Amino acid sequence: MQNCTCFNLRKATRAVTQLFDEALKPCGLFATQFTLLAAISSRENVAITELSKALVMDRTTLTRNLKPLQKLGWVEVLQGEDKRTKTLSLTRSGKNVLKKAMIHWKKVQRQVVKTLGNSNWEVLLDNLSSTVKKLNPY
Amino acid sequence: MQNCTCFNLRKATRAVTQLFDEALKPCGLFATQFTLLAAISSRENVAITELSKALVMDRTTLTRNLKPLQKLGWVEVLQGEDKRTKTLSLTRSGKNVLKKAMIHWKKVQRQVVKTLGNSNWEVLLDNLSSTVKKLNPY
DNA sequence: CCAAAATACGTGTATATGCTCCTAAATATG
DNA sequence: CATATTTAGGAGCATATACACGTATTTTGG
Repeated sequence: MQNCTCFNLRKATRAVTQLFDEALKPCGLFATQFTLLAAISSRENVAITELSKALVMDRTTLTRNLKPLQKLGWVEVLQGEDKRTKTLSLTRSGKNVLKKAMIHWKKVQRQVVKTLGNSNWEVLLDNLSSTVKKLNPY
Repeated sequence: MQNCTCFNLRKATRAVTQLFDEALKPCGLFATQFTLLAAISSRENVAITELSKALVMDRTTLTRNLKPLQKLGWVEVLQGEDKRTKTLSLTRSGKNVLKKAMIHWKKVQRQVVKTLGNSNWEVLLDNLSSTVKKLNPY
């Protein structure tokens, strides 16, 4: 099964995630959490389901992943105008953490791009994006 | 952060894993479990740490992922000659499940390759492999 | 306007992932 | 040969992921 698409993706994801987790450790957050902070930052007051669709992530997964960020006081979850929804926004503290994390993220991202080679990296990202587009109906 | 390597990998992995999970559902196993059965099948009596390194997976993660497979009677875990180690092998039942799952795997794998386009897929797999090689010291 | 359908969300359950700390066995070192 | 070090593995803890089922709110259809 050396050529299983799923296996190879998951394996590469493990390797890369460990690198990003390690790089973000000084900021006290995981790669996934950094992603969430950044995603919320660029879409203040987004609803949970809406964000989960953008991230190609199950709604309940997002809800649970938000939990530690709420506990740390980085993300605020409020009832939306539509009372069925909950809207997400960063606290001042959350914005500060994101700002600091961004520095470390840039560093590890640059390192990865350099290690893979710029053109390889570009092709990889293109392929990942198009994979998501083609496989994810939303 | 639209261009974050980690985010894009994880996102694509979620999309692809859901597809493979769905395809393997009739066999009662998840994509990850299929991978483990196949990996053990091709390396009978491999030790836990050795397999974990090959899969670029934390040793403790592998141990835990084996648990449901043991419970279902598909994988046997025995003490190795070196009494520190535990060796892994498929039971008869495990081999049967793998055989059936392989049919479904081939189908979904073909579908993904077709959807992405054969040459895109090949480039993607190459890039994933080389990413792992370059980032994983082992 | 009211009942049915659709939408947004949470909880329970289960697997997936990795770090830290601990124990047991094998190996290296003096 | 005895002890120190290395190696293999487990358990506790925390996050990541998604499905099934249930509840509340909004929208739709008559």
